[in-house]
Amino acid sequence: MEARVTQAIPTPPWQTPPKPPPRQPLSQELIVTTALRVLDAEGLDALSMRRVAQELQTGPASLYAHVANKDELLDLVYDRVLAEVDIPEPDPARWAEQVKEMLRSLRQVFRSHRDLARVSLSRIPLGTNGVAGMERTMALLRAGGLPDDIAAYAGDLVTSFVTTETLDDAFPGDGVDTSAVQAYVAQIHDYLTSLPPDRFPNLTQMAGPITSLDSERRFELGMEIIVRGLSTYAEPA
Amino acid sequence: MEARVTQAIPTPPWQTPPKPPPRQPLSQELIVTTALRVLDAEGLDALSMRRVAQELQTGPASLYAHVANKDELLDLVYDRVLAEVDIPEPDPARWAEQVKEMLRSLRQVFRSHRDLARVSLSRIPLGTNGVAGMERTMALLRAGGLPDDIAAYAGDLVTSFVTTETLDDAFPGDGVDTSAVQAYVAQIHDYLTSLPPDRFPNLTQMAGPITSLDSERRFELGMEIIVRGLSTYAEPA
DNA sequence: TCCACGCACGAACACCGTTCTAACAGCAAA
DNA sequence: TTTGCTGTTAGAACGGTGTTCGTGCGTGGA
Repeated sequence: MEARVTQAIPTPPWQTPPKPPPRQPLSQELIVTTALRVLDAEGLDALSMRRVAQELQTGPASLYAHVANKDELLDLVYDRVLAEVDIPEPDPARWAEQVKEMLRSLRQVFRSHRDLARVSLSRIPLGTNGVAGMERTMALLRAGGLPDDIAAYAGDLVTSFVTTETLDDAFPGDGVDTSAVQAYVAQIHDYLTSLPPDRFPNLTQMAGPITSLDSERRFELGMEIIVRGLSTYAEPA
Repeated sequence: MEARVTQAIPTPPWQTPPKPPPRQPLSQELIVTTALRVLDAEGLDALSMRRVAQELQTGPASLYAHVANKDELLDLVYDRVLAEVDIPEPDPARWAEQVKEMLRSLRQVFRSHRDLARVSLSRIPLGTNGVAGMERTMALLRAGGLPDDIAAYAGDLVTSFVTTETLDDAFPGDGVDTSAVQAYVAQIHDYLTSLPPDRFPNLTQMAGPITSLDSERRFELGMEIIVRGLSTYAEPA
């Protein structure tokens, strides 16, 4: 018994200290996974190289052996998440609805990872999952009879749409103060109605419609507008 | 003559030193103007409170007497610039073309101030010029027969469109390396064509259309798609 | 066995936004 | 004219950031 107790006191300096705990060795995989976990839990502003390193119980310099810089890390995180997007197998009869299904899936992925829309901004998804998604997207858009140049641009247009429309959407489950948002919207509404009606006839009249659209209906409406616009370019099969 | 020379040597310490050079006193106006100048010349990444203070030959702390924080400063810069946007007086007969004119003007303003699109991201323009522009925008959209709720959302949709479409547009006159951009696009083109055609039939076939659209035509095409989509919601006057 | 190479990582660099604090200016009241 | 106050100025500092440097260690190959 007594002998066992001595194991708990610090090893004397003349002995070689015990190995550090056999942690999982660093790898790009592990770093990306950790970064994504931090992003989900604490958002983009909290996602620093130091924070990721801390989570892995190491220093920030250690990450740079596996990742060129923060920008590349975000590229990897973004591509990792793109695997979750669901893009339907084209069925020309249901083209418009399928495009919407794809966009809804993209939106849901963006919303389920905090601040992911911000990450995706001005980032061209050229990772494995990115190009795979692009391939399926092109297949889907072309199935509706869109000419190649229109389909090529439409891919960018719709993903940009989802990104901007998701930008300030709050994390759904997370403790985001929805009443604070409502108060802010109400404040804008009051401000608009308080403007002098002679100089701002439209804003004062439209204060209601401007402030009443919730994120869900904005998204559905935006999709419908874009899909209608796109379908005017469809050529008969 | 000799007496004049003594004016150039340092004043002795027992005299009260001459007034500091009668610099223009700080003001919010001046700070915003300076920040915009720095933004235009060096971009958003170089725009720090320290940089603005340096430009005004003072310390960063001095700015906080006139501006709450950097975010508010950017709000003010954004609103300042919005004054340059040209929104036509509604003429229902030319509705579609007028909407495009407005968007082209907005795009030109975004492109003529470096990184302004980035500044405008997730910023609701509620300054003086912002609401004035919103009023005119609503007038224009409604003139095309859009119902109020559609017009209200359409305002957001089109400005978001211009923002994202301008995001990575380089400063036109500035020394941005256009050949580097062309090389990057060519690299993407080569990459797409190098993909295995059996697994990526669409991307390999569409490598051309995907990489050939320049910013100008992208913008015109995107506008046309959205305007066509919007016009399906127009009600007869 | 020895060496070399890649990874780990503490320390440091040059920034950032913001706040604390003290000195100072202009100005209203006495 | 003097006093006292209020709001501006600004140096220094705090706590953070991304990234690099240099050192050391552990392990696989010669």
